[in-house]
This record gives sequence, structure tokens and C-alpha cells, in this order.
Amino acid sequence: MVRYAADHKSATRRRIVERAGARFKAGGIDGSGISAVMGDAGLTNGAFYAHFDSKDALVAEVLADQLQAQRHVYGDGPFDRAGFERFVRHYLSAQHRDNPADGCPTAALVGEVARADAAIRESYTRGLVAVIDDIAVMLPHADEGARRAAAAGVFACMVGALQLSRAISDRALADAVRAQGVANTLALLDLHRGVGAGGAASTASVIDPAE
Amino acid sequence: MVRYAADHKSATRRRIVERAGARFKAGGIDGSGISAVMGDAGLTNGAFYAHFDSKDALVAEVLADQLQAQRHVYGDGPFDRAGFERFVRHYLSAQHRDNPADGCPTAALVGEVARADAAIRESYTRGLVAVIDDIAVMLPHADEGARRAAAAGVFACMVGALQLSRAISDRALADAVRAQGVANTLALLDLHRGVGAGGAASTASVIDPAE
DNA sequence: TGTACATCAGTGAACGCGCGTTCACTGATGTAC
DNA sequence: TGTACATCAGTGAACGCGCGTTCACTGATGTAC
Repeated sequence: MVRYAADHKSATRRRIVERAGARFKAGGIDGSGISAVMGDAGLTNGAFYAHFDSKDALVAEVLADQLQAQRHVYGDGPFDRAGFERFVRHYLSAQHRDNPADGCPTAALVGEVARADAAIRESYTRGLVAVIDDIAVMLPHADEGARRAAAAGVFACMVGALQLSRAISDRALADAVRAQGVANTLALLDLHRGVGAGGAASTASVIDPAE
Repeated sequence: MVRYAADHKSATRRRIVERAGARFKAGGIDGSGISAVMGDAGLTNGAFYAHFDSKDALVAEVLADQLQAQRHVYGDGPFDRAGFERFVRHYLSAQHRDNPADGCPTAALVGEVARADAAIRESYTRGLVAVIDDIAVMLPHADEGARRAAAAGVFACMVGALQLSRAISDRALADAVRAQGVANTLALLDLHRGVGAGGAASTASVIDPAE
């Protein structure tokens, strides 16, 4: 009764989701056709609809998968201060800037997500909250909403710097923006962490963009 | 010899660039066809190529125009501290978040620009540097490159927060991210400005996301 | 003053192409008996 | 053991559609004489 291994179809589906993630991040969602995605997965276009109802359904699943995968890039689960600093330095590295296909789905796709249908934005939001909450555990805020918003703000600072660095054609400026992004992100984090706990003067010195 | 007013054609071209800017920001560049843009300008698709060599040429010009226009949204020319705070509060307002067509070209299009051809990225970069330099005048850094990078980092913090707020489907979180973005952006600015000049403790209190 | 012609911004149909999606079919592997 | 049939992941051509771009044409207004 079983002509394929029991997990054959689910493995194929998994492959489609992973390859689609890389392609979407490199070329945009609008810029990536079903045929190209299926080709990446070693299949032809017709097979797509045996796995997904529509391109939108794939997009929603890809975003959830990509955001989940991002949580385990550097260290597993919630961050401590040292792990987060490693994460930020990698996030704003030249390698990450120049290889969006392997990188952060938010930096690559947030603009398209903002224009997408409700189901896609909801899938994205769920995944983003998990990423944000890995940052939020470092913050002292008593209120959960405030803690989450503060973490999102720190993340936004990284995301914005990476995106600008990717769009800027002047290499020197693009690199300076990366370095500054690291300093700014860590300064913001420490400001949020240091409310009543650390020397604010030493916090200010972290703003220096030396990498 | 002149059947139209002397500035007729240039006025039409101007109208195309402006309407294209609004449409690109609302629907993305890939998502906005020539026919739709020309329809917005009260023309038909065929007239486009009497004004521009290609869609890419229009995109480059639109980005230059949009970034120039942004410099005069709140106050003219370079910012002072009070003018910048007004700008940031407007930038991260619900109105700006919910009306990308009238808003910041970077927040709406930076992701697509990062994937675009060199000519488009160069046009974008020139316009962005002018926007950044209006922020940079507030900073005390002696080195021009460092000052510009610091200003870009402050701008990135605003851009990232607005983009996240637009993508997040949870309204309460999206609004909290906006408010936090204002506080973070101003805190970063003041940190950069306050090197050796202000009380760092009072700077830290600005991080509070009360709006 | 009237008529033939020049100019040129804009029209709208058409081009080839790739999109998302559908569907009749293939072919490898299983079961039935 | 051999043959007919069932299953189903995947194929690949085709659908209508909108894309960026091209081009023969229109029509309003000017000049020439």
C-alpha cells in the first residue's frame, strides 16, 4: 500500500518550505515564482498544489518556519547578554548583509509582509513575537507588554540598520552603518536593562561604533 | 509652433513621478504596473515611453524625488532638536503607519531597493544621504563619516520600528512598537549628542515609551 | 482668408513573456485473487 | 506465480491574466504661402 517511505511527502513539503524561504529572502516574494521554487526543490510546478492550497498558504508557512529557524541561529532559546551580543554582531556582519537568502526573514521581507493579506501578517506576527520574546527575557520591565515592546524596539534597531546597509550602494557608508547598528542596538539594550542598575555613563560609551 | 504650453510636457512628467511615488509606496514597485501609474496620472500606458526610457529609469527618478520631498515634511532643511522630535513623533504616528502612500519612501521601499539594480541603488543612496545629513547636523562628531553613520543609525531605528508596526497584525503590539520607537530614536539621538555634554541619567529616562 | 502641411503629446492595440493555477496523464509500487 | 487493478507523488502542457515595451495612428494646434 505504501509506494513511498511513510515520511516521503512530508519530507518533500519540508524541502519546498525551506527552498522557498531562501528564494523569497533573496528575490522577494513577488519576485519568486512557483516554478522557480519547485525547481529549487527538484520538482516541477504542477506538484506544488499537491502540497499547498495556494502561493499565499506557502508564504504564511514559510514565514512561520523562517522565524522559528532564526531563533536557533546563535545559541538556543532565550538570550543572555553575551549570547545576544554575539547574535547582534553576526546579524550586522558583512556576511549576513551580503547573503540575505540565508539570513533574517524580517530584514528581507518585512516590507512585503506589511502589504500582504491578514493571514500572512498573522503568521508573521506569531513568529515575530517568539523572536522578540527571546530578547525580552533579558529586560527587567514588570509589564509584559512594555517588555515585549522594548524588545521589539531593540530588534527594530538591528533590522533597520541591516536594511539600510543592504540598500546603500556606497560600500564605506554601508559598512559604517553596520558597525553603528551594532553599537546602537547594544546601547539600547543596555539602556533598557540598566534602568537603575548600571552606570549610565558607561552605557553611553557603548555608542561608539568601534567593532 | 507650440500647441501646448511650454511647460506642458514637463508638468506631465512631474505628475507621473509624483503619482508613481504614491503608488510604489502603497503597493510596492513590483506590485505597481506602468498602466496603473499612467492611469493615476490621467494618461494611458503608451504615453509612458515618451517620458521615460524604462520602468527602472522611472524608479530611479521616483526615489530621488521622494527622498527630496521627505526633507521638507516637517520644517525645512536641517533639523534642530525640537524639529527632529516633531519629525520622529509624526514619523511613528498611527497616521503615517496607516498611510504609506503619503509617507517615507525608505520605510516602504528599502527592501525592494536592496534587491534592485546598481543605478536604482545609487539614486536611492544619494537621496538617503541628504536625508541623513539633515539629522547629522545635530551631532557633535568631528569626523564626517562617523557623524553620517551615527545619523543613519538613528534613522534606521525609526525606519525599523515603523516597518515592524506596519507588518504586525496585533494592533496593541503595533502601537506599542510605535511608541517605543519614538523613545528609542530620541534616546539614541540624545546619547550621540550627549557625549560629554549632558546627564546620562536623564538621557536614560527618555527610553520610557510614554508618548 | 483659406488651405496644405508640420509638429508632437497622447492613444490603444499588440508583442512576447512569466505569473498562479488546473488537470489529464505517467509510472512506480502496492494489493487481490 | 501471474495478472488485473488501485494508489498517488509527480509531470508538463495549458488556462487566462497582467507585465514591460513597441508602434502605427490620432487630433489639436501651429506655420507657410
